[in-house]
Order: sequence, then structure tokens, then C-alpha cells
Amino acid sequence: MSATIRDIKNQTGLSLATISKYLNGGNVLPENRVKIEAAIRELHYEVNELARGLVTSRTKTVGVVVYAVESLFNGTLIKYIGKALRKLGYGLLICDSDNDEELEERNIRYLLNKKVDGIIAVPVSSDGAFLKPAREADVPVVLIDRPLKDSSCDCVRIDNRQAALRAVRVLIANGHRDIAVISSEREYTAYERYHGFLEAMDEAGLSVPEEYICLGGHSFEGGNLGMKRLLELSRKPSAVFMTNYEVTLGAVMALNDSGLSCPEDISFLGFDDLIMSHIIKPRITRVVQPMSSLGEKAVELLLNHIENGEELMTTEIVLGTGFMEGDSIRALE
Amino acid sequence: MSATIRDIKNQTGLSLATISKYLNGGNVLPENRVKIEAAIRELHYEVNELARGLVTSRTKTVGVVVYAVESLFNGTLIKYIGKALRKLGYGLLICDSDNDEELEERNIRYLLNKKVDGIIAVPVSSDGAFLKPAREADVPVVLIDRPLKDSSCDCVRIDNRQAALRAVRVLIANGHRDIAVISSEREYTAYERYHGFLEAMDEAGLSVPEEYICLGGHSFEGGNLGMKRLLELSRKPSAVFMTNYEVTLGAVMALNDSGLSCPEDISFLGFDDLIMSHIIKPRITRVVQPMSSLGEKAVELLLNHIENGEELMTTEIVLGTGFMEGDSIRALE
DNA sequence: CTGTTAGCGCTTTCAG
DNA sequence: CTGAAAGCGCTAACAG
Repeated sequence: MSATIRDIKNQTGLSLATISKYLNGGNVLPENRVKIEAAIRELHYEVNELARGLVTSRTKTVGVVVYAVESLFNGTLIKYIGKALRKLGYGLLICDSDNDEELEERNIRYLLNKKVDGIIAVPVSSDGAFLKPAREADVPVVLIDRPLKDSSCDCVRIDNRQAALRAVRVLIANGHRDIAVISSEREYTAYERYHGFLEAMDEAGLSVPEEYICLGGHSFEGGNLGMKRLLELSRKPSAVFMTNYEVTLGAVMALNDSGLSCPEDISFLGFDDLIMSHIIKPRITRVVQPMSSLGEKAVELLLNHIENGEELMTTEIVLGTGFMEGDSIRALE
Repeated sequence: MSATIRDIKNQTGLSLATISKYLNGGNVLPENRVKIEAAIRELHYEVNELARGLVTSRTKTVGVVVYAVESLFNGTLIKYIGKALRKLGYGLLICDSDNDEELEERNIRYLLNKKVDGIIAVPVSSDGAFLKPAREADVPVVLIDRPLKDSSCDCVRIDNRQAALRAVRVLIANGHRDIAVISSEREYTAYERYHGFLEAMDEAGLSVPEEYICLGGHSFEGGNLGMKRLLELSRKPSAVFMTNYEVTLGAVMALNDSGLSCPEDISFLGFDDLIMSHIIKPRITRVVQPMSSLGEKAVELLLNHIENGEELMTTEIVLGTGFMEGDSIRALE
């Protein structure tokens, strides 16, 4: 069994209060400080955070709930969240919802029972019901990437529609008129990006034939199948817009399998810039999200709530996106 | 503030002990059970795991320390570990060591202060010093992928040397004699795989010229630079063995940038089968690790220690590997 | 600055 | 089966 504050009380002859005060950075007579430090070292004393948490009702732990922990997007986010949190002395308890809304709600409850000080989520649900327990327990929550339908929760994200709109304009500016899209309507981000695409087409007066719209899911498979379907058309699009990382990769794979090539036969516009983008040839021209800022801002926002108890209204932070030029877009004419 | 066991005591008129017993699955009179359940529902009562942990000194939480949380290998592992743990009612506290040994040791201490019941680590260090605090606190540790130099800690891994040996034999069986390797000597797994390679070459009576050996680091960059160097040689190898996922990707990228192609100009033998392997063309022939078993076995082993307190000797579980045929190896002659 | 005291919310004897 | 009481390790008043 490890040493407790009581052991170091016996060792030093000081009172619990004094020692506790020292541990929490309070002022203690130099000679006592020396005694305490010696005892701590000798007994290998380390604070029992459980006991501390019980009395302070603050655990210096933040819960993180993601829809899929193995996704590179989330892994990257977790990295930055962890880094920012560590600097502030916080740790993170991670839950994987495995794209399951029910599990997501259970995860929230689990975290609350663990008395986390706050929660950061990249949610599966877009309906706020799963957050009810957190609200009741008065534990702050910040979402990343995907806001709630009614925007009733703090969120850090990008302007998906705008980012897509601008990107597609580039395609159009390069002379493309027959542009297809591979996306989804289920997920919030997909939906927004898809509508940004439609907006860009509309503003240029271009129509999108039905068979150029593939909404099969925001996944590797969705991208793969969507692209396969497009490549089977007798009148193929000259360019394709893919609305996230997985979809982009899936589409690239389908193209590779087809014998056609990019950008000679078809141009690509992708989304997200996680490491693997670099190994694909040709380099896909794509929209990039500010991954580190997404994580850092979420932490900042959450800790504002935790430490200052700011109640105010719900905040939505919308970060700007970048655009990475590759060589997957051919200029027509 | 959320309800406590005391509130439900007042609501039901029963004693704390009875309620606690109910909560822990003990036998209670049917009528009392009904009363308790009603009160729990009404008051939205949820156990405070902190308090419970304080008295039982078991938190039903396992600490997970990985060298890089954004790595797909670790993300995938975390997924399976979390799944297995959840089934048993455990949660996981995750720490990212960011490839820093000092941080790794701090992480271990942090987890101990949080009173985790056990620790699973994919370590940075190969020296057991960082585990000393865990040993002193008598908290079981299971490593994945990388054992300690002196094998003084439980570990679940594959037989890296053997896997490499067998894979390289395939290359040789295909008529290759001028085989290069891109690996590293720093990391344990790289070292083993590299030596498995040497063993295969040696047993076939083949020599490896110095310029065919690139030990620049087990990373994307290592793979990329290594491959670039190989491609600049006047007498190029006919095949290259790359000893992990990142190295494989880096090498593929270098090849893509060079204008040469695989397997026409050079054959590839890779390692690891994480999703992105599927999008690369050609499909790399590679050694695959049993990711889910690695995670599950580690959990099994750890819980054996936690729940049954098995002390015994240290266990090392070595899982078998698979071999995925792609079309990156050209048969010579 | 230091010590005493009273809990935080829960489990766990031990009687009844 | 149930209840009373003690205590897990720590912090937080409040006196001194």
C-alpha cells in the first residue's frame, strides 16, 4: 500500500492541515517545508487523486467522447486536446462510441459517474438528448466538428458550407462544368459540404445531373462505391468533389483500380489533409481543417467554463480553413 | 448537485447499508428492492465512482499509455482494448507519451495517482525503469508490441524476427537476390525485423551490400528518405523490405515521386495492414499483425492480474502473424 | 503559520 | 435481511 498524508504526518510530527496546505501550494515555514519534502521522498508519497476529488469535487480530468477512436481525424484531435490539457494539469478519460448513439449516451453517463470536470465530444448524435445527464449534473460540454441541430451546445468547428463552396469555385474556375459529388446526407458535416457544393454549382448556373450525386455515406466504402458508380457512367464527370478524408481515399482507390488516371481522365477535389494525403499520387488538391486549433480552442472554451464557471450563452467558434493545392485538377480548355 | 445514496435513504427510509448492498448486487427484500429502484429513478441517482473507488481502492479503470495516440497502429489497438474493457465494465484513461521517455514516466505516475487498477502500455522505453512506480504501488502492467529489454514485464506481441524471416524468404523464393531493407535499430520491433531479414539473407547465402541497408528511423520520413537513397544508387536493388507501416508508406511515396514503378522496376515487401494499405496501388504484399487479438489478449492478461491477483512469473504472449499477398512482388527469371 | 475538526459519498464490518 | 457506526485519504473552515 502506498503512503498517505497520515504517514507523512507521523513522520514529520506536523498536522494534516499543514501538509495539505503544502501540497496545494500554500505557505509553510521553510523548516517544515524541508521536513515535508524529505518525508515525501522517503515514503514515496503521491497524492491520492480519488480522495482529493471526492472532497473538492473536481478531478482535473476531462472526458473525451469520439465517434470512432481509430479514425485519424479523431486521433489527431485527441493528440492536440491531450497536449493542451496536460499543460494545464488535466488528464483525459477517453470513450469510443463506435458510431453508436446508445453507446454514446452510456459513455456520457459513465464519464459523469467518474466525476469528470468537463466533456469534449465529437458526437455521433446531432440531437442533444444524449447530453441531458451532463446538463443535469451541471458539467460543461464542448463539441468539436459537429454542432447540435439546435446549436444548444458550445461547439468548435469550421464553416463547412463555406469551405466547400469556395473549393468548388476553384474547380469551376478551372473550366469544369460536369462535376460530381461523393458525400452523404446523414452526417452533419457531409450535409453541409454537399450543400456548399450545390450552392457553388447553382451560383455558376451549372446543373448537376442526378447520377453525378452519390450520397452513400461519409466513409471509405461510400467513397469507393460512389467513385465506381461514376466511372461506369457513359458520360463521366470531368471532376469529382469528395467531402471528407475517408471518402477521398476510397475514391482514389476506386480510380486506381479502374486503370484511369487523375488528373488526365478525371479531376479530384478532396477534403482533409491528414498525413496519408501525402503518399497518394497525384497529390490531391483539398480543403484542410486547422486540426490543432480545433483541439486547442475546445480545451480553452471548456476550461473557461470549468474554472470560471462562465454561464453566459452558448458559444460557437468557427475557424477558418485552408486550401492545399495539389495536382489533381486539370485546367480545361 | 446530483443525488447521493443518502438522498435515497431518506426517500426510502432504508439504511445506507441496505442500499449499498442493493447497488452491489446483494440480496434485498423484494419490496425494498422496488422502493429503492423507484427512488433511484426519481432522483436520477448514479453512483459516485470516486467515493466508491476511495473505499474499495478499485476504480474499474485501466490506464493506457501509448507512444503516439494519433498513430493508426495505436488507435486501432485502443479501439480493441476499449471494446474488451467495456464488456467487463472497465473504462480507460489514456495518456500520450509523444515519443518522450520522460513524459512516459510522468504518465505512469499520473495514472497511479488516479488509482487505475492496471496499466496497458505500448511503450517508448525498452528499459523498465519507468515502470518502477507501478511496481512499488503493486499495480499490474501489460505491454503490447514492445517488451522490455530484460523481459521483466508481461507482454503481448508477435514474433517479429520470425515474421520478417518468413516474409523475406518469399522474396528470395521469387528469385530476388539484391534485396534492400529500410528499417531502424533504435526501436525494438524494427531491430528484430531487421535481424529477421539478415537471417533470411544469410540462410540463403546472400550478402547485403552496405548501401542496401537503410536504418534511418521507423517513421514515414525514414521510409521516404531511405527509398530515395536506394533509388539513386547506380546498381539498384530488385526488391526492398520495409519493416513497418509508416516506413512502407514513406517508401511508396518516394517511389511514386520517382517515376519508377512497382513491381515492374522494383519489388516491395511491407509490414502491417492498416486500412490505408488498401488504397495504395499496387497492393503491397505484407506481413499483417493480429490487431484485435493483441488488444484483447492484453486486456485478458491484465484482468487476470487485477481480478485474481495472479502473481506467478511474467508472461509473454506471442501471437502468430499473417501474410497478405498483394501484387508488389515480381517473380524474377 | 499551524492544528483541530468535520465531512466528501461510499462500502463494510458487526450486531441484531 | 437490515441497521449503526467506522473509516477510505483528503481538504476546508475555523480557532489559536
